[in-house]
Amino acid sequence: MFAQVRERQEMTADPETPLRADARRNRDQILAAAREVFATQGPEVPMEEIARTAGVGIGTLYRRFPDRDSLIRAVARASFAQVLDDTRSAATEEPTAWDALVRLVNRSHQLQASVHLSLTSPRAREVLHGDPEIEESRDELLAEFARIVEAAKAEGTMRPDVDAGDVVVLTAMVLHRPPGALATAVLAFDRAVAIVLDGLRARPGGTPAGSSLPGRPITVDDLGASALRGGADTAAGRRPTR
Amino acid sequence: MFAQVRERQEMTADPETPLRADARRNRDQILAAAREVFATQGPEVPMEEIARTAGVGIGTLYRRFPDRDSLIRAVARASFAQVLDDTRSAATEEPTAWDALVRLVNRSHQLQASVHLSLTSPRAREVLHGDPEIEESRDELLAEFARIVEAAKAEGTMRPDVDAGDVVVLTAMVLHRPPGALATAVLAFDRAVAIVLDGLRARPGGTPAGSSLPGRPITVDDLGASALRGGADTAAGRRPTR
DNA sequence: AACTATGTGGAAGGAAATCCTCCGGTTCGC
DNA sequence: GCGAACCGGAGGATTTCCTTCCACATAGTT
Repeated sequence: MFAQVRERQEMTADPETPLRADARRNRDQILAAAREVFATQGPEVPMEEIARTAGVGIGTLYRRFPDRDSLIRAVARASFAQVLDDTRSAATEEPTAWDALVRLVNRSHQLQASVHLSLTSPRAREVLHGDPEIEESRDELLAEFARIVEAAKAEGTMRPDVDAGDVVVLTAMVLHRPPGALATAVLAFDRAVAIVLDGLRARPGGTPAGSSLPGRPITVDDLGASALRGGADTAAGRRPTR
Repeated sequence: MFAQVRERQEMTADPETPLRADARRNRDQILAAAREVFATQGPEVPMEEIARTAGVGIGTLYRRFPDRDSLIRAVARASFAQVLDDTRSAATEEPTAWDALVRLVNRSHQLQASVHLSLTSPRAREVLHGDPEIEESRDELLAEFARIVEAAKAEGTMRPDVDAGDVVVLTAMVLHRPPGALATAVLAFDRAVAIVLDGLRARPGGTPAGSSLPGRPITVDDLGASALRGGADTAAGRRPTR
């Protein structure tokens, strides 16, 4: 099902012209490099850096993806599709919904790319907005996510006073991995993720005093209204000249 | 360099030239605007945007702060100083160390600015590195923070298998507030913070199975080595021109 | 009220970073 | 071995951002 999507990914080139072997290889490297660089530095990094990371020349990059938006879209499509895939795998392979969630949050670099692109970067949001393929993947992904969260609550491993939207927000926070790559930093990061997960865990004796959450559980739809669909009003605190 | 000299006149306010009333007001507005804009968009936003947010002209901004670095330093100094103040207030005024921590994490926008500047932005780290006033504030702040964490563990409200560094890392994650300002988003954010805090809370019956943290507790010094002192190796994936 | 030092805004020149095209040379596939 | 497809990167165009400068406005003083 997603193999089809994968194949059609020529984007700009026609499906009828299968790429030469080296071209295809380069294209994949570009996509991988872009995903990586976008995830850590946002979607506005110089094209040259992407090309360098991919080990190709700028010319090649531009031949494959005529402009930045096109590259962003391609990365987002690939990432979303693969995250959806990962999510389904996790859901079916892991013994409990909780384990599935843990696996997703811990392992998915793709997830980092997707979340970063769709949630935290205004530029990317604008570019991605309206792309039917992406919106479909995203909706399915959120639905799948919601299913896992529900299951985790039902099996008693996740606290009952949250909803999928809460988990998505937390995931977005948690995936904002800092650039440094020192051993200590990595460890600190992993520990932080574990602590956050503990915050989502169900308490044996019910919710203890003092730790009740404000408001009501955030659903996926709540999120959709504000963040995921390209909200037009991100301009907070902007004021006309005076 | 000479910017520092120049700046000391303006910064510490009092020396031989007391600013005119309106000038002082504008200066404060600039600082506030810069703090806000830096916190949400990082320290590389166009100077013009800072000026616009502050409601002043670019000329005014440059007269007060001869260059960007000077402004960054001023913001960092002010933020650190105030966070230190807030932290001490919280520590003494709140009944428990846990309450103090909660108050800090929830209320301190200054904290957001400080953390963002000192932890997540390479540019800012470089600029701030070596400034004695900032380093002193920062060290005291971390020490105070460590004290609160120790107290919270001692009073039994915080899980015993973490250390202050863990809490700092979590705080940095949590303060990465997304730009959108819709009601739902704000609520979602507050809930997420509460959930993270719950992750730090001590469990009544000890640590349940499956939620033990990897590695060992991260101390403030661990952090210092990697992130807080201006590490020379922030250039991950940066390479001279081939 | 008038005077002056101090402060203000923003237009504009200049520097830097980035985009993207274009073409001589290389590699693939047959 | 040959043609078509592909590659890399130099370089001109363009955008973005920094910073200076000065005519006008305002605070504080006599």
